[in-house]
Amino acid sequence: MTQHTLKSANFYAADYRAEDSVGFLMKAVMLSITASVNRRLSEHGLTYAQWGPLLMIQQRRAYTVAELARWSNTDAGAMTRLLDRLEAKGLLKRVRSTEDRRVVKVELTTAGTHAIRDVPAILADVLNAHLSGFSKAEWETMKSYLSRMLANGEILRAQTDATDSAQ
Amino acid sequence: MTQHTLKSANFYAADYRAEDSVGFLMKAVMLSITASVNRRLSEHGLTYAQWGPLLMIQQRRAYTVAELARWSNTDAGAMTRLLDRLEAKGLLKRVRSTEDRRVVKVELTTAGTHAIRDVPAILADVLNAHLSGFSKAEWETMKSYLSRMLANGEILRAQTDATDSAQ
DNA sequence: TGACAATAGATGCCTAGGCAATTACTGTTA
DNA sequence: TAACAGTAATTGCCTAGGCATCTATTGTCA
Repeated sequence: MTQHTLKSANFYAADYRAEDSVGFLMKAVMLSITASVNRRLSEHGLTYAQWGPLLMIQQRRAYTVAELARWSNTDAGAMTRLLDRLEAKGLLKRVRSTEDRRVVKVELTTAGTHAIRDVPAILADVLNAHLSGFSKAEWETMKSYLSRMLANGEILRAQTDATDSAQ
Repeated sequence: MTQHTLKSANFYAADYRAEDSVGFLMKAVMLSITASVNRRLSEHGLTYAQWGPLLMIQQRRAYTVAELARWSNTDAGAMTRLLDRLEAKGLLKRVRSTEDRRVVKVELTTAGTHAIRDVPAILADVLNAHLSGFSKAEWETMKSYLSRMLANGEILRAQTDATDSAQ
């Protein structure tokens, strides 16, 4: 079998200070971004977790609970309940599919279309503000670093899965 | 009054694809890190949210609910309940301070000391794995980018606060 | 066709965070 | 010292995610 295996970096040992790590910094940056976005979305009656599904539906890029859950990196159970809340607010409605009666298609209501309208601009604003002073090259470098970390994470989890199932 | 105001970057506009943004990538990386850490911590009966407070207490760098909440970037209410769960598992105990009877001092039990023992090594492992292939210079660059984004976020929230209270 | 595996969605039980009270205590000031 | 503002911790009510389980439905294959 072909098994990608990367040699880990050696930047951290058991005596490092957690608050100096990339993980700690990254969590703080994400908290800053979500806090800023949440504050501006609350005027529109939305939360950080809710903009993704609404936007995907509006852009006609996802229709079902499973697709929305996959895009949001969460599971179907959490997505079901998130859609419950959006439906209770009258922003969307569920329609049982006729071709496959297991799947539920989700559609925006007029209120939902209205609620999502300004969201992309808000997200762009907050991201741009957090990137003040960055050159285009630095921004690209940042994204490449994050992509590499993401790929490393997938390899790590694949290895862990293999180890778990081997015993 | 002196008010830091930075010109925002111009990388994102209302028509960008969310999944190509630094925010989306960063959230995915954080999910990868927390998922890996959680998986390994679960063998020790701990969760990602719980290692921080336990470690701070063990290293004698925080003693009270307020201090632990500040370090964890959360509020005292959430921390109270998190400590409830740790206390229920027998990993720590609360002692009402005698100097100031408002404050509660938190101490590890023997079980708590044992539970936290391997955690720093696990965190270091997971971070190092996610940084496979990074040079020391790239790692330093990454941390400097994150620090700059964090500083930008603080300026942004300071500005928003000022605007909010001005109307 | 009838059994069976796979899939979509929903639900229950858990941890967890944000925000707004509320309670207990402390320090300050009239 | 009595009133008052500020602080520490807790609690209630909300959103939210992870995991296991359940139900309904579909496609497959003996």
